[in-house]
Amino acid sequence: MNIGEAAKKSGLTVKTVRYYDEINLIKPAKNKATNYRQYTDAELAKLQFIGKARRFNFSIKECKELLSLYENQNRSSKEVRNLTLTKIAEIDVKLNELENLRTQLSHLVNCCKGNERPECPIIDELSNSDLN
Amino acid sequence: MNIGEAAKKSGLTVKTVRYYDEINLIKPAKNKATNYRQYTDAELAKLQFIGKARRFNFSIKECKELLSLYENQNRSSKEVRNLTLTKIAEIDVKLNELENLRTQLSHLVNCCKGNERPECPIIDELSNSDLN
DNA sequence: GATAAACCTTCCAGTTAGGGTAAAGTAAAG
DNA sequence: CTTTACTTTACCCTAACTGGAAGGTTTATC
Repeated sequence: MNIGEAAKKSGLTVKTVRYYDEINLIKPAKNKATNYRQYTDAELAKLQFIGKARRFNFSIKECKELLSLYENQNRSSKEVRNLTLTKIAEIDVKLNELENLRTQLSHLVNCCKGNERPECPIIDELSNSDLN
Repeated sequence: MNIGEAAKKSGLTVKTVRYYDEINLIKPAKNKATNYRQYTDAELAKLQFIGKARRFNFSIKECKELLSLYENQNRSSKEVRNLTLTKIAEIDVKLNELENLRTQLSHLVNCCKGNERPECPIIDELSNSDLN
C-alpha cells in the first residue's frame, strides 16, 4: 500500500510515517517506476506497534528496543517488563514534580486577591531570590 | 557585574543567560572596551525572577508576560492570577494523561510474568491495532 | 485528450530551551 | 611574563516531528 493508506490505518500522519523512514525505523521498499513508498502488511503492523508505544510515552529510541523485542521470537518477557517498569518510574518522577508545582501554584493563587490592584503575592514570590 | 557572576547569583548557567540576551529577554549593556556583558542589579533581579518562573513551569513566552507585569506598576493582580490559573489547568491536563498512562502500564506489568519465556502481554497489547 | 484533484516525492526551515565545542580576546593571579 | 580563569562569537546538536515549496504521478471528470 502507499504511504497515505499506511498512515491512515496506523493512525499516524503521512509526515510522521515518512519521518520514521528517514530515521531508519520503518523503511519500506520503493516502487522503482514511481519512487513511491510501498508498505507491506507487516510494515503496517510495525507502524501500528510504534504508534501505540509512542502513545504509551515510550521514546523513539525505546520504541526501537521494543520493536526489536517484538521481532525477536527468543526474547524474554522480563526484558519487556523491565523496560516498562523503567518507564513507569519515569512517569512517577514526572508526576511528583507536577504535583509539587501544582501545590505551590495553587497556594499562590489562593493568596492572590486577583483584583485591579497591583499588589500580587505571585509576583512577590517570583521576585523572591531564594531558590526554593 | 559580568555574566559569570550574574549566572551564579541567579542560579542559571552562563549559556542560559547569554541565550536570554539573544532572544531579547534580558539585554544587558556591553562594556565598549571589552565587549563583555554588564549586568546591573535590576537585571540580576529579573534573571532571578525568570529563573523562578521557569522552575514553576512557565514557558519563556509566559515569562515575558510575567516580566512585563512585574515591571508594570499599574498591573492588576488579576492578570497574574489568570496566567497562573491557566498554568495550573495545563498541569492538571498533564497530570491526568500521566496518571492514565501509569494505570495502563502498571496493569500491563501486572499481567506479564517477566520470566525467560517469550510470551508477553505487554508486547501483545502493543501489537493490538486498536487505537485505544 | 485536456485538465483538475488528490495523491506522492525531496528539500529546507522552524519549533523549545538551551548544551557542547572551538577559536580567540581579556583579566586576574602568581 | 605566564598561567589560569573568564568572556566573546559562531556553529552544530538535541526530540519528534510540522509546515511549506516545487515538482512528479494517478485518477476522475469534462
